[in-house]
Amino acid sequence: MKAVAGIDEVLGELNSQQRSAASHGLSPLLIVAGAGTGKTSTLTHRVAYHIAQGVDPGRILLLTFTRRAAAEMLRRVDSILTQLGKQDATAQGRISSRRIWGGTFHAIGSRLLRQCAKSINLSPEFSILDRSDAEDLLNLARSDLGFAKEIKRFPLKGTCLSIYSRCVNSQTSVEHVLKTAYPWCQDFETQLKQLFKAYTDRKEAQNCLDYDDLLLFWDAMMSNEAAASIVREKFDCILVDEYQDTNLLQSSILKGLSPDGQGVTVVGDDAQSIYSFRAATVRNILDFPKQYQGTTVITLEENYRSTQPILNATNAVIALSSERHEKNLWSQRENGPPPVMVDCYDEEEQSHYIIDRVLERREQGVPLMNQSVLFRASHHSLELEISLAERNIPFHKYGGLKFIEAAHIKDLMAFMRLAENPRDTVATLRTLLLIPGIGPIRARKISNDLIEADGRIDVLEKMKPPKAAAEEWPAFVELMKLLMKRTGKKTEVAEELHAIRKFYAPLLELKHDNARMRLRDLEQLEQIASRYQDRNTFLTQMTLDPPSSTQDLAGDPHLDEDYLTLSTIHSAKGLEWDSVYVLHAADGNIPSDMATEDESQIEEERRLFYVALTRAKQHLYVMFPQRYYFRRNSDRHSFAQLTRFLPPDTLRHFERRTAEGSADTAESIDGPTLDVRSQIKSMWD
DNA sequence: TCTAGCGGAATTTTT
DNA sequence: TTCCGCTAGA
Repeated sequence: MKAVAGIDEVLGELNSQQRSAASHGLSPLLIVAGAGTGKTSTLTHRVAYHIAQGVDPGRILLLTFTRRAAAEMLRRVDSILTQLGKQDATAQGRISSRRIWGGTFHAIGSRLLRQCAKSINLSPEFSILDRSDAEDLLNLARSDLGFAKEIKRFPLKGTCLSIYSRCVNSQTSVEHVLKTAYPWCQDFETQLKQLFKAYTDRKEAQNCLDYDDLLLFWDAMMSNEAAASIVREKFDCILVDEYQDTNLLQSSILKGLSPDGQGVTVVGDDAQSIYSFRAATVRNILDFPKQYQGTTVITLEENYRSTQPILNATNAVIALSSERHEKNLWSQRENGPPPVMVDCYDEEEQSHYIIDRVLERREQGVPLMNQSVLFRASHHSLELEISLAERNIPFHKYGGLKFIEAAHIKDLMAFMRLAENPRDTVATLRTLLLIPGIGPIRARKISNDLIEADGRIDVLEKMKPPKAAAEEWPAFVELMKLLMKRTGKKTEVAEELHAIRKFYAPLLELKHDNARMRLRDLEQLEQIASRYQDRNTFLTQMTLDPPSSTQDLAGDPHLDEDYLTLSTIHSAKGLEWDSVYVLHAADGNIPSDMATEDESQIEEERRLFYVALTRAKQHLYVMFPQRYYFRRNSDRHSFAQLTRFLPPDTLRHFERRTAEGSADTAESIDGPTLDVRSQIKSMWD
């Protein structure tokens, strides 16, 4: 057995700044950590340090941005604790880090709210609405208020929810949000306020919380003295990762958790803030020392991730940011190939070039696991995905449309939600509308009857179904009876899902033509459900921490298999790979043409590009396809323009290559070229 | 009261 | 190209 190390020995693995951060006392601490400076390592050592100092792990709160990040950190805390001899390496011994409260703000919020619900007059069995559920509910309210029939077109449900969400998360008025972010909706201020009020009432009546409510109620709980002291009592140390991407509501929650900042550590990098669309504000991290008296600030500047040539390039990219970031990252790893900017003939050649390099690198001993392809928007990788499939290269895709958001999965979950909470109108309507012969009007009536009867199932039994629904109805009633009768068996959740699937499968085949694939998805969902013993936990988990990649659903058998990572830049935050390929470095994609309206949006896109580039340790490729076709298999195309974030002076830090087979390309892009989108639009002139 | 079909609009990033 | 909302016919 390995000798037990002391805490000093363990901290000895860190450099001096990291060490002083990790072993800092309990006064408020801000760690400003540039990309690749060992932020995660510092944070995990700090957690271990607290435990070594005698802090009870169950009294440590670790707030991260994704569940993936939380799991990774807890795993690393575990291994440090094992070194320290604080626990056995056996599974049973791993109790220390298990007891740490780790997760996203939303997940922790949900957990605390369920525990302390009574104190703020909330029923602890609340259901959680995901984005599309929230949109649906908002839509119900909207049509009941008659706004759908306005003379001028009322904003779409998705837009309404975005406005609502922004008000909540930035803690500002509807008026202000409309003026600054949604000027074209300003005419509807009165109606929107009315709508948000109705939406809020409905959520209350239905015992549902949306994502924003998890934070809002948590924050409200912290301003209620009695409830707040219960929550405060729970924690001695609070650590927040990626603090640059938190919003005002989240910083207010943090303040509530520890008003004087005792035991608080926040980590972040203002150069990597990329979530302003979610009302995140860099001010949180910049103003932290003002918020908390006696804050110690420690800056980490030595980069352990990338080679110096890559850092030179990424430093040059971020140096052009108008809000100057005073960090200059440096590395002791002087040597390495320069980053490469690749001109490609078109998107297809981009895919081929990447696949060739990926395989080449694998031949050199870099497994697919250590390589990744990054892009701005989820659909940017579609072409590549087809090519990868053709060449039998396994990959996992992160970001973009989640599996759990697919219509057939949502359908299945709706049955469970209805059984769990009959007041959940969105779920009830969704379920009822699946049955042929039942339309919106009858569905609403049934839903109302059900609520009036306090969820008793005999309402359904006594009901006389319309002719068209006569065949399905009895089976449906039987199913609901089964779901509402809890047996408390271990396999209950999976069994319930199985029963739903049996009822739903024929309906699915009627509705969709690609039913086969969808049915497979449902089987996978059943697999996942078998890991849960409690239905509400299952529903909550699937809403707050859905499987992040499609392939995650396949479960364990594939874990040891080597695969390539495809990820949106947003989902790649905090991660690193030996080789990184950045797709579509063309203006219109990076920056996205959805985000070029004002200076601050463009700056955020620049930081996004910076985040993408700084994921690379050894090899960095920036891909630039020069032609975009209007239609598949068509010769009509337009020329793209290289991303504005790589002006000639910055480009000096890159080696410029032309992908094979595109002989005449390098020169042809120097002349004036048109933006892709405006060309496509001009087609209709 | 349901549903199919038509025309117009929008189209990112995530908890 | 897909998605949303409305209308008209069953």
